[in-house]
Amino acid sequence: MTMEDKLVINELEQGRELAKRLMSNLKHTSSTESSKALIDEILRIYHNAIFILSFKDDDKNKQSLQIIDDKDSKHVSKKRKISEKKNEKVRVFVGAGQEKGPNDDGHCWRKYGQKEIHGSKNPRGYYRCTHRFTKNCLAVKQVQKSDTDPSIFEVKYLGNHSCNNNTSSTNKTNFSVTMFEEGNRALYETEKPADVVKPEKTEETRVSLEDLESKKNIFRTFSFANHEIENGGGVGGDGWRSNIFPENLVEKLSPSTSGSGITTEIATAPASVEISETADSYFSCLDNIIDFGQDWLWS
DNA sequence: CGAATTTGACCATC
DNA sequence: GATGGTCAAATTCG
Repeated sequence: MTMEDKLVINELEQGRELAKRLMSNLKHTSSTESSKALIDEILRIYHNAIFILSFKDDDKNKQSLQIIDDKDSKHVSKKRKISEKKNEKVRVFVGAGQEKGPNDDGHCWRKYGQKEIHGSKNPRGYYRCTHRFTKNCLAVKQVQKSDTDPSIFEVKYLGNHSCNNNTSSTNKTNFSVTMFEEGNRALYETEKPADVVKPEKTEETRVSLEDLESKKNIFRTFSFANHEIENGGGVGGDGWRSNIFPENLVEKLSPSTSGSGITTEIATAPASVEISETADSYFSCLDNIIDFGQDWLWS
């Protein structure tokens, strides 16, 4: 069992205990404040667990990234590398409150381009790792300010940081912690969506920022690496999702032609503890989390 | 003065 | 032809 596995188990166990306490809280007390704190903590824990898994999955992509590396090393062509990128894992962070801008994610990025994107008010910035040439690090990210909320940056991460990965696993773990602490800050201090994992797929879908916006006051964005969804393996394919979240909380956004060859699924979870119909349905899914237990997680 | 950013051009894909 | 990703010269910044 890897360090990441242990971290995830630890986080999920904490989440389970907190969910139990929340259920008990709701049955026996009327304290909305303590319930709110518990829900915040549960969301933080699941966010962390997902983030750890997301980083762990990066290792599996090293091979495909190496292929791109070989082609890229020629440095002779301005060709787009669409075909390779369709097979790359892509993360999308919808980060809020990043006054320092999209570079504030623990890595050094260098901007190499900017484009006006059709249908978007704001241009997309293209960044690559500062160590691209010194350490042959092929990590790239694209940053675009949300049309609907200028305080939100939509950030797509493509590729891994070889400048981190070629060091010890200890270093990698440290980096992961740094990253989800960043996410937490966005989540818990700004009360805005924190991150979305944009996984690979063959058909195209695009994050609807309008949809995100319309829900961000009710839901906190949750994210999952979809290779687990896609291959039906791991924790049971699509099943885990419907077990954790009720139908109305799991939403596949409508597809459009973004040209990026990327599909996104977003599962959302409540951000506030307004006692409402939505909250009721969410509490029933908390019940599911408690009932499922560890066998479901690791069988 | 070296590093980083800007910006127009180039090119592949659809 | 429209679009988006990348390059690289020019410019700005520290």
